[in-house]
Amino acid sequence: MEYRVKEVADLAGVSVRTLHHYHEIGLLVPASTSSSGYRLYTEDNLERLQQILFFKELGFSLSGVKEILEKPDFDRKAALTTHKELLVKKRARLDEIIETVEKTLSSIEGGIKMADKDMFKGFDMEEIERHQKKYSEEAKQKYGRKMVEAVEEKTSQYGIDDWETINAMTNSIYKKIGDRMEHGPADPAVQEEVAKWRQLITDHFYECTTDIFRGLGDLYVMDERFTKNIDRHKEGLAAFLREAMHVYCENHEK
Amino acid sequence: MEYRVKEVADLAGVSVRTLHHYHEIGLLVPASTSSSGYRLYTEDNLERLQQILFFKELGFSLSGVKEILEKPDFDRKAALTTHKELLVKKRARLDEIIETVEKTLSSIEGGIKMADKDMFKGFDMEEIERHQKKYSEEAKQKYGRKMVEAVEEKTSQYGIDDWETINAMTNSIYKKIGDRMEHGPADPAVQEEVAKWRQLITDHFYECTTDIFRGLGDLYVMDERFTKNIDRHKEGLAAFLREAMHVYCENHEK
DNA sequence: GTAAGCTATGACGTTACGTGAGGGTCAACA
DNA sequence: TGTTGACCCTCACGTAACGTCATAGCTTAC
Repeated sequence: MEYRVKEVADLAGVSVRTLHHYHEIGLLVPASTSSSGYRLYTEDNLERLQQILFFKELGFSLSGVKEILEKPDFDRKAALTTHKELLVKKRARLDEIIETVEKTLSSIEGGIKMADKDMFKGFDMEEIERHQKKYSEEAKQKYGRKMVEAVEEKTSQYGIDDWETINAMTNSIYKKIGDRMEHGPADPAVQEEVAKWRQLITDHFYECTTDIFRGLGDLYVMDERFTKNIDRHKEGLAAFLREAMHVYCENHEK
Repeated sequence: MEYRVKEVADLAGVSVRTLHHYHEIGLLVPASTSSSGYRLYTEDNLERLQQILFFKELGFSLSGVKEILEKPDFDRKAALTTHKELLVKKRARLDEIIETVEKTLSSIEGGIKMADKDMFKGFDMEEIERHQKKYSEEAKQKYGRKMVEAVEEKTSQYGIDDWETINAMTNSIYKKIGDRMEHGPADPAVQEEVAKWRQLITDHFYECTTDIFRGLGDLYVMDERFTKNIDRHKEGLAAFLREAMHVYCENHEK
């Protein structure tokens, strides 16, 4: 019994073009050809295709598959062994990447800038290190040294659930403040939320002195990454929040 | 402060060509150009490059990265969310593939053909199903119905350690028999190992009647996948084993 | 005999760069 | 001042694994 391209394609779940391609590169040559030039595949061809798809699915390149199928089991074993190590590494990296994505998501939602360290997890650290250092110093000037270090230390422990809790609280505070913007930054309800905000930072990130808190307020206006994010809740919220935080600091310094 | 291509490349750990490419496609356009046509990058360019590498590392295509960087945080979030799902699926598939590779390795070592089911874990089952059925029927004719089903059921429970134990035992038996080939298939020491072999099959795969055992011996000679594998231990072992198994069956049938 | 559905062979498109080729630029060193 | 050597530029083709037409012949059922 012989099969033509489309039949084989449907049987194996690949495209006709793929079979043409495999023929072109000599990976799967049909057993015979009809008088009119049609490719005719046999059961043996199907079996080989099966094998090809198997190794391909394991992530081997077509040339790799070709080699493997040409060589005895002994070489297959070596190929599979080294390949397995590759796969395991790949998975480890995937795990880190997924974690990073999750944190990035959380940080976007909460308007909290993720620690630089996390931003580069899974990257080629050696190559990137020099720039990283520079960036780090810049951050230190802007945000204050204590903050960066403390955040790095604390947040490294957090899991997804922690981030989600923090986000929920942050969002709640932003919303309440946004809803009372017309009452001005000194509004008691606003000031109450601002106090909660400072507490949240102290609890989850670093000890937030009034000096730092004031600087943080400035940051919300000066750094567009923050501004954009905060203003997503309500237009002008970042600027308003900054005023409210300054008012708060005035009242809480002895 | 401005940087030239090589500096940026070294800083970020990418190739000069990559920067050229990013320029070509408008993903990272240097802030200015020197009189002699040199690309001049600024700190801002570096920061953007950082972002590009970040999203690229998360598996986005360059056009995807471009979109993300052009749109506000809101879209970033959506993109990341759907992307995360992709990554999780990818990891799940990787897990299955790794498992399959491990089993394939074990089966190669032991010369034991892995259950078809495992061979196709992680594949596009629907597309492949029809052929699979055909293959399965063929197998049933050859190996006997009971055997296929029993193997499928039992081996599905095995972990890596189990396979390794089985392999170790198999190898030991093959080696001992191989070492006594010159004494002929009826040699008592050979027959002792053959008995162990039958016991191993009964213990780990299916109840191995003398009929099946004899058929299995034939299979070792008729199916080159087995022949090749067994002869790797010693040239002609497959054929010798078949004889020894037949002798054994003669003596153990009432 | 004709239309639907399949087949064939080009051949260019895609992604993210790698890898020269051929030829200017810049800074230091003799 | 000339000359290295390290760096820069712009083509432009190569890679992997096919996708996607375009153009044209084959098969088969009605």
